[in-house]
Amino acid sequence: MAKRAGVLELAVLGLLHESPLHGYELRKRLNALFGPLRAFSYGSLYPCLKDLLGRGWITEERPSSATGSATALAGRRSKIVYKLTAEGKERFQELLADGGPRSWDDDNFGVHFAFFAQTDAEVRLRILEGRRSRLEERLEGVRAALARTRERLDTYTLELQRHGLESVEREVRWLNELIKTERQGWRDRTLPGGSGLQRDDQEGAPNG
Amino acid sequence: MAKRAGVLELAVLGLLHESPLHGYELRKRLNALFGPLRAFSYGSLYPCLKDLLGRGWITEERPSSATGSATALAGRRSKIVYKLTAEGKERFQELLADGGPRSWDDDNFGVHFAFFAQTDAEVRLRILEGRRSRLEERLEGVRAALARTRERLDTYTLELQRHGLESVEREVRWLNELIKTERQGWRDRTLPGGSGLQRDDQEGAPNG
DNA sequence: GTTTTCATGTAACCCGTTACATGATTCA
DNA sequence: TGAATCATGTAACGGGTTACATGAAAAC
Repeated sequence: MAKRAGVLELAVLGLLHESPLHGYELRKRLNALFGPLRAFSYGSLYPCLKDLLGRGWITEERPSSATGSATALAGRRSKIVYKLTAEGKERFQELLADGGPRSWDDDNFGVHFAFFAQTDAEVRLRILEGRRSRLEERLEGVRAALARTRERLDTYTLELQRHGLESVEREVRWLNELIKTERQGWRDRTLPGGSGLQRDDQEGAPNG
Repeated sequence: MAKRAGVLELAVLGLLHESPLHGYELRKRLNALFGPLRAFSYGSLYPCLKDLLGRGWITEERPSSATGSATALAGRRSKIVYKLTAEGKERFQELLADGGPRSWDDDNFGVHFAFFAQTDAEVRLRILEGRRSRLEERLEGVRAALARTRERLDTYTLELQRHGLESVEREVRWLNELIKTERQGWRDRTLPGGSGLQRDDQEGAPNG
């Protein structure tokens, strides 16, 4: 029926990994999480849920079938609550680590990054570095093209190029910082007496 | 057959507005121009050209049909050179000015901006301001969502939000500068003795 | 009691990509 | 002579969006 290997699948799996949710709420969180990057619509969300259900990555719980009669927790309509299965969790980790081709695309990277708290440190580093080198390639290409064609460009086109370049350069610097921090965290953990001083006090409150 | 009201149509029309080109070269310029933003493939370019041809926005010139036998200007294979027609020019201006719905999308805005040199000053200003207010809406939404959910966000998610916000804020500042410059240019031109001194020499980074 | 918000869903379309197929021309 | 580049093109798919249809609960 559908391949559904897109960004949305990963995003849904990731959100359900944190807690069970129904579609409407799911979409709100999706758009809160990826607000500046992109937005998803119901037209893609519901079919995606259906698909994930068919594959066994998630289960649905309709109020009438399981709860019987008491509508204690569901005040509203027939909210359908989706929950990640064990297989779904596996799939989630798989998607996080692998990413497939074009894993360093803007969208893909954003979604991966959003779930870094659930990602292995190794994979995090690989993704950050992959993204960075992809951006650096882009920079080189753009710079070369710019050098070749600078003369025949008007003010606006030039300004667009300049702003574009600057944006990418800025993201590279951001990545550099992140990578440094990430490596720092590694070193702390790898050292004989390392007690994770650098990054675990804030992060996700692992166990206290 | 196809609607082809997308970004590509405008981009092709815009490049052909400057000079006639054949497909291969066209694609190279396209990707040089929108390098940091996006890339186009032949799989979309050639069908697009075919479509534009069918509508009469452009004409094609195949070496055998017009040039007869002499391959003087075309050293290579049967390069097909496309040229904008009068109707094509009209359509181009129409697309530039109107933009249709979702005219302030990232992609759409980028392409419009790239052809600002061919755009009326009024339209330029409208597009810049439209883009800005769209971004400001986005900022508000994200900030609100962030305020609501800050507590349950992990370090990475928070960092993603922060970086996203900062990027958008940065673009707003950029737009502010452009709008200011644009208005300045207007004033110069509208004033009795205005000689367009302000904007055609350098424009980039007047003082900071 | 009507409007708003919550909630689920589908069909048609959109704009583009991937992968493939083909062949001429230049360069080593 | 064979590889790289230039050059044109098509079929199948992809991952979404828009617009629509429906209906229950809450707020006014």
